[in-house]
Amino acid sequence: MNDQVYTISSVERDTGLSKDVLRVWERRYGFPAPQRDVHGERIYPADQVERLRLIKRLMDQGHRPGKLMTTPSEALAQLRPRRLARKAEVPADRPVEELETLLDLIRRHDGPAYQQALSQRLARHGLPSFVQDILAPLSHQVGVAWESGRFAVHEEHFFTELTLRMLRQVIASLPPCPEGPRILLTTLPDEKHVLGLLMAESLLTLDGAHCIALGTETPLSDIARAAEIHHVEVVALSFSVAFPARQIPALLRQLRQALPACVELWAGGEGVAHLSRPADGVEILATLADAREALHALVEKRRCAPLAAP
Amino acid sequence: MNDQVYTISSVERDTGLSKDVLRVWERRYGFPAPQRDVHGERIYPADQVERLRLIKRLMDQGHRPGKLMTTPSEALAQLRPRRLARKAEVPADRPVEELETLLDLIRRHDGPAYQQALSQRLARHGLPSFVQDILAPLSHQVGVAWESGRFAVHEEHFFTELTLRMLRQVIASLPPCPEGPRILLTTLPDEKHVLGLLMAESLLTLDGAHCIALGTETPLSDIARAAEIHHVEVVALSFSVAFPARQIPALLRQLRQALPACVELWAGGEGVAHLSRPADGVEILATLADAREALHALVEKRRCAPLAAP
DNA sequence: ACCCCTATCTGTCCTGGACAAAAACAAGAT
DNA sequence: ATCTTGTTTTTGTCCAGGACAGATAGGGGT
Repeated sequence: MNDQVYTISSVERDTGLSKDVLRVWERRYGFPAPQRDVHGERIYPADQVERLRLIKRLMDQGHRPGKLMTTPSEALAQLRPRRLARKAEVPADRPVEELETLLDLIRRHDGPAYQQALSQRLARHGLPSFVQDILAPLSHQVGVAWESGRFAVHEEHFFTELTLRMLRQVIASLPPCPEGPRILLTTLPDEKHVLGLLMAESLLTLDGAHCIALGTETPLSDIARAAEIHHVEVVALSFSVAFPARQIPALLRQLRQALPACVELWAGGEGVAHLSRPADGVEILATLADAREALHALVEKRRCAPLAAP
Repeated sequence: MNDQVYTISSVERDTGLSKDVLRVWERRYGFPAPQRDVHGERIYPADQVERLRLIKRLMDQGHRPGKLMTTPSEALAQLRPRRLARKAEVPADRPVEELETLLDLIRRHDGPAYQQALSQRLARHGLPSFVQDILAPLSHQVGVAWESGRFAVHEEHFFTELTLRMLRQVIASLPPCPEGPRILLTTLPDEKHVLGLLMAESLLTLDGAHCIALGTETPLSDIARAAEIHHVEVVALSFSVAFPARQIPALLRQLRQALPACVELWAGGEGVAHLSRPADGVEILATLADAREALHALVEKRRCAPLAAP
């Protein structure tokens, strides 16, 4: 049935490996080894694409391509994540049990039950604890499950979509704070994950901020323009673990430069939590609690120096 | 202030023009004409990137690159859209007036007022008319405004985010139909626009379907797997005008092949409305009304032949 | 007006070379 | 043991310039 074949551009799309990488791997390691069509163009059979996907996943977990290429497929499936030791894994005293219940509902693809379970927990814990102690670790767990191949892409999408809806619902029901500090929330291009941003938005709104959400993947220059037009005091970005960490410092520096000095720049999410060198003029918020704290500090500061001359 | 410079990969990201295209244009037309860094790599100054953005926009409107390259920048700004004549431009009897009001609120970046205006119109017209006669033409207009450069990216994001939230709100408030036909909704990779899909979801849910939403950019193979797991009867995709039309037939054929024959495949959105050759086994739904009709046809068919053996 | 044919235009793919940033490794110091 | 520092290997990205197929425009005939 599945003798589907792929062109190099569809492989690029499906695996996230650039054409350059696909060609240079072929040259260096002898894999992938696509056939050629009448025109000499590469034709990748489905099983090689599958193997490439697997290799990509393992690389994201810290493995090196050179080793992976020479490893037989059966052995690849056995490999475990090989991360740089995370020092501050969440203590996870209470959650584990509770998280499993929720994860199970996702695994069973039972949307309605999952949504109901979320509402129940929201009512029980209250918003701050619900977001910080349930949703945040939950989405972390989903990330872990996805990394280790226990979750497929569509299951992650399913989870994201349902969670997102319930969060949006919650945010809409919060009283608006037109007078609070104005915060612009978005992500940079190539960062599609919006869940972290929405969690932050719900907490910040609850704590009295006036949030302006632009969704995901706003170009740098547009963030700067929007910050000006909306008269925000803060631009808050979110980076997931999946975002290429190397690029973050340069991007933040670039944005910082494009932004008026009076506008604060906050960067949060798992992607920045373990960042080595801190950037000048950028607030790194490793956790949601840090974000709330930053907001309180801002409010405090504003109270002391109410109005700067324009 | 803005003597920012760009590498070829950041230009690719910011303009959507591939590295190959940027290099071949330089070779053929002499533009862009980037400087080189110490290592011989291309360095694009900000003004050239700006011009590239403009050229890209004009190309999307039907202009040809060869002409554009030799046109001075001042003349470029004057060019009007040069589309293949759209036959069926929306009649636009009532809306124009009403749409302008909404567009104006976006232009003024007044989120709260815009949301309120939407709610008001929803209450007045009822959901079906609200979505089909207000939201659909409105988002079309936003697309037009964006094409002609009257809307910036961040304004489009702002509009999308607000509209999306209100639609999600509406959908959540509809009674679920666990017994209705199960429909999987998503978009293909590279299609980030989700608004059309959400409009469809709201109408289909209202008409008794049980919708399973996966958000945007689900890989083909995951759509197939998800369709199976969720036992859906229909997979519905949405294509915006921005989606590269050439690829659509091949993609639909590929997905059709990966899907069980008993699962229907629907494709809707402005991107497929003007598609030339119809694909085998794929339902092309040019408008939201067509989508509703397709659902009714499905329900009818199901009533006649209630249960196929599994 | 329409259709068909030809010439031009244009994006994508190819090869094979080069190099710097990152990672791994090795050696020595605290 | 743990932390610096220097060296080697690995690996992604960039470059040049050639080739070609599919799209588009232009022209001529019906």
